[in-house]
Amino acid sequence: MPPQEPTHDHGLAGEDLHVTVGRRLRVVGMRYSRSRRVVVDVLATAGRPLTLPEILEAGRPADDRPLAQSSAYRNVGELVDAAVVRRVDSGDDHARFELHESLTGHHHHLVCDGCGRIEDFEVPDEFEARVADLVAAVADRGFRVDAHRFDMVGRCADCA
Amino acid sequence: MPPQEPTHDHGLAGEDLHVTVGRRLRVVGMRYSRSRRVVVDVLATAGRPLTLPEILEAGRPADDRPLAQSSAYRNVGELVDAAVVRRVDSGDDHARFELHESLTGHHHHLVCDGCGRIEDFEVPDEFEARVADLVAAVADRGFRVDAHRFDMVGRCADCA
DNA sequence: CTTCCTGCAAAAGTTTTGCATTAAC
DNA sequence: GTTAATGCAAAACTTTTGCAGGAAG
Repeated sequence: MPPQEPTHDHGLAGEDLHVTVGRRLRVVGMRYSRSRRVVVDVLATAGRPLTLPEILEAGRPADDRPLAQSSAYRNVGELVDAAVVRRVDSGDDHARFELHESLTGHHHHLVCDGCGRIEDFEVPDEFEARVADLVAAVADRGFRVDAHRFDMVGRCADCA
Repeated sequence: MPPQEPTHDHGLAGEDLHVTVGRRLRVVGMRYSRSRRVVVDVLATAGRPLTLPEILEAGRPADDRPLAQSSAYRNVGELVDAAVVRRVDSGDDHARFELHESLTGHHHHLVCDGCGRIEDFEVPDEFEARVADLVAAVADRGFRVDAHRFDMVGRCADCA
């Protein structure tokens, strides 16, 4: 992947993001604490799914105090439950996390087998319409689809 | 998911499978040992992606001696490298493993958020043709696609 | 103020590794 | 016979948890 745009253009920017997240947390009785704000900031800035060690690393200079590891694990888990963060599986060792699609817009992933990096990409509406057809088809089999994942796995430009 | 067909109909059956796997391993200088055979048998019989604990559990009565945990981990890793096994991410805690698509045929997954089970499903050729279009599109961005994943996530009939 | 969240440190899991023995070929 | 694979047990990691002190609302 050539260095792409810093972040999604379908997503909420800067302060709006925090307002939205804050509201969403309040609704479920959670506080928007400093460390949760750091996690959200780090993920928004990265614009791609990060592993927990990456979040910790990126969160260090983001504020005076470093992010405690246990808090990061706890925060990420709670933010996933609150539909602020989404877990993305990378195929390698670590799970990765990104902002929830309700905040960034629906997208898919290019997963590099070489370096493990994941980049976002969007597909034509026409393709999503085909996916909707499939969702209807499996509903007939008794399976209720809540979400779908479509990832392309291969080699990015750097690892080719 | 209603109890579906026991296994893939596009895949190699019984002895053919072992012959093919044995040949594939020999080519890369690996032996087709008892425990590797058990792992392949377990995955072929399950017909759906299994976690490592599930493989160990299923492999126990499969032969006189139980599968050692360290061997199972090593075997699965080596079989992945040899393109006999494929890793599938389930979204929950454990990674899952299934036979490589070159042995079972190309397919996609229905992932149940409730029980974590993954079932296979196949999509129309027409859909795969659309995927091929997308592969071509990202190739223009410098990303070489080797494989794709398309999973539907939701609730199976039992967990609805 | 009250309740939730943090940070530490310990516990619980999971996966990997070293090495003598066993089994493939 | 050679050489790779196994099995055990220990080590290395990752993730979770309990709890006293601190911060959010």
